[in-house]
Amino acid sequence: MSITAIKGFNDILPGEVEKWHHIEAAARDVFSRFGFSEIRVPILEKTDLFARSIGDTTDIVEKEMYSFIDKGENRITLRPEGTAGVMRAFIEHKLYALDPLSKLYYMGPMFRYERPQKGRYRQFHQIGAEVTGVANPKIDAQVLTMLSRFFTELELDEPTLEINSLGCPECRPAYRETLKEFLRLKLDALCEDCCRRFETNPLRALDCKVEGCKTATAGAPAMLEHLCTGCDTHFASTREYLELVSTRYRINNRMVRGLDYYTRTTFEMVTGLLGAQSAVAAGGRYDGLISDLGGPQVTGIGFAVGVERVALLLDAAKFSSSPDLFIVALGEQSERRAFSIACELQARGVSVEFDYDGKSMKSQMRRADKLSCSFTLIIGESELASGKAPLKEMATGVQTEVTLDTDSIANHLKS
RNA sequence: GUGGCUAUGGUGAAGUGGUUAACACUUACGACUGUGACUCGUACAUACGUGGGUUCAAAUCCCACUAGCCACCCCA
Repeated sequence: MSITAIKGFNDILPGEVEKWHHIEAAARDVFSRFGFSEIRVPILEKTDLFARSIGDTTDIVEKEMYSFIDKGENRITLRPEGTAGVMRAFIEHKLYALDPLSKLYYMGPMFRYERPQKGRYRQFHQIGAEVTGVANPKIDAQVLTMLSRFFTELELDEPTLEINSLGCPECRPAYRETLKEFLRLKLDALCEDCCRRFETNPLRALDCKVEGCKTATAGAPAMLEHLCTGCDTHFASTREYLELVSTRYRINNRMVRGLDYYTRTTFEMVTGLLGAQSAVAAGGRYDGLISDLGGPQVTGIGFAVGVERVALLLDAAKFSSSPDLFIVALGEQSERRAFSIACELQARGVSVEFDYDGKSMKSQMRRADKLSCSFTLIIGESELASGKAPLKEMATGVQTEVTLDTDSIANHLKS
């Protein structure tokens, strides 16, 4: 067996990439309409950045990071998500000094050492967007609307938006205790994992898929009912703005987050079409993150879209493109002529194919058909002599005589 | 890290102990010597993931390993 790719690392082959181009183009198009600029940050960062931002005790940091020591004995990590790096850059370059309000987006590979399964890979790709410096819930609603817009531009109506509020350092600790009080009485009904997480992350029990846990937590107190006044009005206002522009959403008061930095608004775009992986995009507000990382006291909100997961929802067949013209050439002189005509047409924006190996006319026609070329131009001895050649429209079989110069060929292709 | 399933050519796949590994697609060439798509013909696995074992005989049974997939955990 020859060398294969690393487990969980995939090649994106021709036929599949077109889908990716489409997704990326839709993101660029939509995000820029909402005033976002692209930012490109490194794939490797110091390990501490992720440990501090994502949270020391999260699964990502505890067991999923690709971390190693480089030759200078620096502890570095292949980024498991995008927000930390973007915020590091925001702080490092003091972008806030220029304008505390920034709207940034990024796209690229992320790495997590997990067992691969459907819609989950060790190298995967995210398209993300981050806003800093706006505390007003208008931005929550706008970011959510932009995310919804992105999916509708892709003609995907399946993923639905779910939102929740996780409160803030003011109200979450109290709620956490209230919830623990409730769960304490149900401990024997909860699954092993939930019991284990009782101290570290009791909120997770609300999102557990085990039947016993679902029934046991059915009447559990909800975060939404324990928000402080500030968080409560923030959430209400977010909803109001969403409704103002008819952005469809559903409240899911059991949604929790795997990263520590989230506060207040959190959300996911969920689908039932991807097996165990229901989230195709997720995000939330992170009001404390930037200052935690040594930056100024500015708020943030953002999301990340799982590109593989979106790609899984899209039909690959729809995005292939085919050449405008195939030039069939018979004989050496014709081949030379075909070569230069092709080159000239390519220079003016026409996509042209021709045969490289002096194959038979039948072979060349077959190839033209296989590549779904719109037109075929046939050049042989007599065409060279007369300066005119048949141009065949493949779909209809209709053939017209054209003069053998790029202008007239190009003109005929347009019609 | 744990569990389940699977492993035959470029692809999808038949074949569950016995001489030539079915079929379809793809690819190449040809029938139509200068016109594709339809049709027809021809060609294409030093042999069945790897290593061992059982047997007179294994792609077919057993064991181990590896890989892939799906699921748990967690997440995009």
